[in-house]
Amino acid sequence: MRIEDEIKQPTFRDEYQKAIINLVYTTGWLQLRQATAFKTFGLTLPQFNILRILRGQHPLPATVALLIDRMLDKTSNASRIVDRLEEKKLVTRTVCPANRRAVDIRITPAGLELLKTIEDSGLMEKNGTQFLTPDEARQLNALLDKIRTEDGDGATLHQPSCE
Amino acid sequence: MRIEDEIKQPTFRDEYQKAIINLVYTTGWLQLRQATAFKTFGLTLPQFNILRILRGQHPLPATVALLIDRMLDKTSNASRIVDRLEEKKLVTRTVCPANRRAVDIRITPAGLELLKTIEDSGLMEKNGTQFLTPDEARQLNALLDKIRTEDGDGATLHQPSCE
DNA sequence: TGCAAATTTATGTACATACATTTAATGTTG
DNA sequence: CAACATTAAATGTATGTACATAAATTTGCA
Repeated sequence: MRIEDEIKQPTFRDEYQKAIINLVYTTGWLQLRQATAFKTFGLTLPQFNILRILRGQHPLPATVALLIDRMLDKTSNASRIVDRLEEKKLVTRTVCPANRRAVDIRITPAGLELLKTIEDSGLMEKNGTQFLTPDEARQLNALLDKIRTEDGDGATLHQPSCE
Repeated sequence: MRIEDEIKQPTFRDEYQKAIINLVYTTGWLQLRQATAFKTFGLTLPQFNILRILRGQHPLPATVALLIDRMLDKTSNASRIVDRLEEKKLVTRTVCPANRRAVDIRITPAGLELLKTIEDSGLMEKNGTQFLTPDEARQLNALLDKIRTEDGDGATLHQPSCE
């Protein structure tokens, strides 16, 4: 369904403004669907992502600093997400012996098992991108990368400078 | 910069998984930049969006139900966003005389002036899409619309059914 | 009319985000 | 070594999201 119909706004200033709205709306749509699915396993999306980072380290521990470095959203509060996972016995927290400022965080067997259950459920594949061809997925990746162009100074602009 | 480098993950299962991560990451990147800019005007993104809907209605009032209908995120809590705008004297709330269950919400002159100040600042145009050509913006819109295909039953899939 | 159902908004709770501040441990330097 | 800076994590506060529930009003129908 076209974004115009989804949000009942028949016209946009231009394709650029429409693209912004469409990005925010589509990502929200996608995350809502994923969050709903994860809820049946008692996890939120950030909790799931932290759990996967911890499995990537397993059997080595991770520190909060490492989690922040690997997280998609750097500004979120890893400490409190780990709190929730610890309450559910999916991770453990122990003071790092080598540096008592740091905390070693490890995924538990229960955590590993939960990840496997979720991944075996096929939940992760139902995310909307299955409606794209492989070439379209590549195009989408290229366009998104281009949006995040850093504009230190005058990178090639395609919008008229007057508005 | 490629998403692989942004999040320091050299490989993905496939272009589909990469596209999902890229969507979430790029939208977060975009919203963080926009939110930071709006903060200099004392507004959050949801507050700004509500304010624009109210201007669209002006001088007629809107109800909370209308705001929810027009909002990008239907499940967020319009009541409390209006609370914040009311505290800042950017909107008014009065019980609707015709239906005392409903509440008439109106943008104030200060609210209209703030919107104009923000829009005149050119803040809204610096959102990343200026690095796309008009044709690329159109492509992006088409791809995003395709992701939100409703799969009542077997819409055309492009991923192998086995995994 | 009278009472149940529906509607409209507000409130409560759990979690997350964004950012400032605090606490504790470690490094550094005079 | 003592004073100060730096680092790592936790905590505090304001806001927003997601969802359940409450409160007030209106509607509809027996």
